Amino acid sequence: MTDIPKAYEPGQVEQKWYSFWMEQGHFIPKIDHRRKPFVIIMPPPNVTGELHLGHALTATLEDIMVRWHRMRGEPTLWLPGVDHAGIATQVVVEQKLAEEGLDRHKLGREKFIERVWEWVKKARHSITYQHQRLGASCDWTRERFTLDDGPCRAVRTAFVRLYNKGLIYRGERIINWCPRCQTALSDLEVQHKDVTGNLYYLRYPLADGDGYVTVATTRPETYLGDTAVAVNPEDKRFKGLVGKKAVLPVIGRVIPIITDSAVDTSFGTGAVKITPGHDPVDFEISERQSLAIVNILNPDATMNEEAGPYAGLDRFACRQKVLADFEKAGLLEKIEPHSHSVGHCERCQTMIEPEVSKQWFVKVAPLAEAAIEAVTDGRIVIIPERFTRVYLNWMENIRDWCISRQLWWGHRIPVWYCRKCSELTVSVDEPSSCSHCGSDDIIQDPDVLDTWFSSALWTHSTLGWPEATDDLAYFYPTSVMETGYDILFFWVARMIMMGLEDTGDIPFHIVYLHGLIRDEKGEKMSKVRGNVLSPTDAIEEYGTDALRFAVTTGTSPGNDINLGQHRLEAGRNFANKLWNAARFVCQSLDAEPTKGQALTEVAVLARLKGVDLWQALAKLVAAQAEPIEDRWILSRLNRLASNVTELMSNFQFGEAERQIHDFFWGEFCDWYIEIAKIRLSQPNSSPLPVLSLALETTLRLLHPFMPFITEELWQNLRRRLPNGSLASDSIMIAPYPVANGRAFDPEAERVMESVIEIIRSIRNARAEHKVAVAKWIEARIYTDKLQSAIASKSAVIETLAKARPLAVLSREQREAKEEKALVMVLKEADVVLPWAGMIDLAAEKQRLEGEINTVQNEIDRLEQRLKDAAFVSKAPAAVVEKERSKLQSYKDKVLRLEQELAQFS
RNA sequence: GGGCGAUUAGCUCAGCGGUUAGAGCGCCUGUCUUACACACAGGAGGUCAGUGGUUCAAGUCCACUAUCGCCCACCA
Repeated sequence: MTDIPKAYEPGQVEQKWYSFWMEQGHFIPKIDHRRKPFVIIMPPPNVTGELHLGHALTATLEDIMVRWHRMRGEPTLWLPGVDHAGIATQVVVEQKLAEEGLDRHKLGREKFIERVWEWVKKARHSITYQHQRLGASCDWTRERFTLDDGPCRAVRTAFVRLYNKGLIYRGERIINWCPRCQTALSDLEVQHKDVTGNLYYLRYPLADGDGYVTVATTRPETYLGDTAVAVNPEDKRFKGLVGKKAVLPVIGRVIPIITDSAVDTSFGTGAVKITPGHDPVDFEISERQSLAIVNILNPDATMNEEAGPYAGLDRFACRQKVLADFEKAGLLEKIEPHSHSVGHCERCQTMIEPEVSKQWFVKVAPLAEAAIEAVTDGRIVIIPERFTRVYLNWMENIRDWCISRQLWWGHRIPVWYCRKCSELTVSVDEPSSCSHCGSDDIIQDPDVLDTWFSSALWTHSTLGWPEATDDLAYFYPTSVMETGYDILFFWVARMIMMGLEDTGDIPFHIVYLHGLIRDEKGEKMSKVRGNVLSPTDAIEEYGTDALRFAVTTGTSPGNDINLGQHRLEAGRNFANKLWNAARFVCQSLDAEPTKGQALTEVAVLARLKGVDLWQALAKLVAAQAEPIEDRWILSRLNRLASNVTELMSNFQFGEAERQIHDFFWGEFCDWYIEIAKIRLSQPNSSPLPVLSLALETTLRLLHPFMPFITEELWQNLRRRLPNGSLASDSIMIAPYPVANGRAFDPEAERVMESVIEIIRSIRNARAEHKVAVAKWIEARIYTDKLQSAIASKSAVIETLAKARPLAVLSREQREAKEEKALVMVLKEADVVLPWAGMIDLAAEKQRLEGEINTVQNEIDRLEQRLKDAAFVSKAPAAVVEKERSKLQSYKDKVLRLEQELAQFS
């Protein structure tokens, strides 16, 4: 009868439709200058390897937005890309080399770069493949890599422009040095961790041979770089010492004892050793006081020749040796345990050395000003809002950005040094000679740029900047920047600065920040913990749509997501539910002898009038009094479409998805389909048009979230509908459902709610009293207001509650002294089950009393409220009216309950 | 040292000032009812962390407290 399998098998379906979409070119926007485009530039994943769940979340959220806007008819661009990820990639390839017993120095720069490119080629392929598995509807024809020619030119152009404006400079400053990576790092790339160490009290003998000064330090080995001892000018304890000299033990350097107000009198002894070469605070003091700077370390953090007898020792070995020597000389006063935070390299976890070094910096403060303004004046909105303050806080306290890296993998700094006149040539294109003296003896700066420098240009470099391309003119500024809150500073903040600087316009209107994905216990996923879940594995086991459902349903912006297999199972189960509901509708369409006849009629009508098929059908249904469940489900569907549009517009995707899920499962499947089954066996009044309509509309509502299964089911349905019923050849370009205010049908909702309540009450009573599932029981329903409406649904109640004969009567028809029966008093009706013999009278009495009690409490509460003049006058009239009618219905209910209770006395 | 977030059912979380607070999973009872056992029907389970305030109305807004988590910071 049907070729549709019983369970959804995602694997077969996904590949088919992704290829179809690609072939049809549906991912590529058509530039239309009359329409405003919707644009997202994808945060480029690092080429370091496989995608993780964070990427899956990014791709899903962006795909949801992009598909939604595309279905709304906006020219939609989602531009994908990959980041060369300078240091991260270099570290990964170095590890590979280490496995072969090689290192980059053995290979040399050229060969090493070749090896990285080999890696990049493989990794890019895998990243693209994984995005496609995720269903990402991005425009692959516009894909970019940060080292492509275009972005490279953008990087050099931006650099030269900033340099010419004096916003990029080269200088000797204290920076973070990673001894393992052997490069400078920006402040952001340093992770601070609390370390329990010691505070060592060291005695420096005074030069005049009279006593000593004691300083406290966590890093005794740095005494080799000391060039002063400082005390607070207000500190009376050291009055006699200021101006004297101290002698550094072993190496014998004589250093002055000075005053500086930065010294905290309450810490340690109040006297501080000043090591300008290896401490940021000390460096600042040295600038104020014009102190000498001594660098005591080699790039690999062994001691250099400045360390005298300690030269060649590793920094930690040196510390032990220094301590032993001080101890021996009686100069180690005491050791106290001390906890403080120490910087570590983000990539390799090696302890960072603060070090004075000649590097390139961006002077950020002038750029930050414009970036602050763009957010405070509302041109850029950050979601969730609370990150606005985090952003502003960071921007307001921003420090210059060290952008040079002593790495090989990345954008080479576009600066050439002249060996003849020592001047710099800063140029976008490779110069052949020095721009100052014309000598051709020039050499390019060996360093590369921080990988985030090219990322900062990503929104405009991908669209063609610095060229004035059509793409740049049409798609920039982009609509939404969607990414994790963990790279707000690294990336988002810098894009805003550089976007404004380079183009004079904001790079995007909205920043949407998502949370981090953790495991089911809320712990960070990491290889060390072994709790990493790969998106590809999840897709293999549960399907892409299930994964997408799992990472987005019931989540909210900026909040972390705990993802375990239970969420994935829920997604898979929902997909299977969709599958089977659609299977049912398709089977019914196939089985109906007058296949799709009703639909055809409507379709013809619709075409004649030039309106949408579903609109015509909905109108037709609304005009009919019966069957009321058709009006009901269409009313509910409209309400859903209205809510979803509102939620999507407010970036509440998780909630939108949840509502679609609840409608589909809890109303369409649980009630509408079950009722439709009854009508299918009857000759007239086919439910097929409305079944098809409701299913098709829900599939479109859901498509942005679960693209594969919705396309598959939509196509299955489409094949069974009259030609031309659906305007497009793919759900992904079908129009997104728009709510029609006229389809709201409060009357139909009220009747169906009552019918459902009646059925539930009977099922409940059956279960409570352990009536066998197969047994038919007798039931009577007494109602005044809805008698005819409910009577018209008696077949539905009979079948779904297994109650026959069923009588639907007015309350007047109820005999005063009915036999003892089980009575359920509902909102609009009383349901009577005449089971005299099997009822525990005492228990029934108690149940009724309990119910009266509950309702009476509500009545008291409402009466209290309505008596309150403030409430009646200040609350909106609709709210007051709602409370009044609620009170009335409770009063009515309690009256009926009391009548029932009277039977027992 | 500064800042942010979380605290709602056994677990994981929605709920964005207006019904008697919801979902998934788990649990209990029953059912292989011709779309689906990845399911169906029924059920149990919550002083919305605490205190105070604003409001006609507070899980929702404000303040403080507690616990947990995160971010930032030049804690020698």
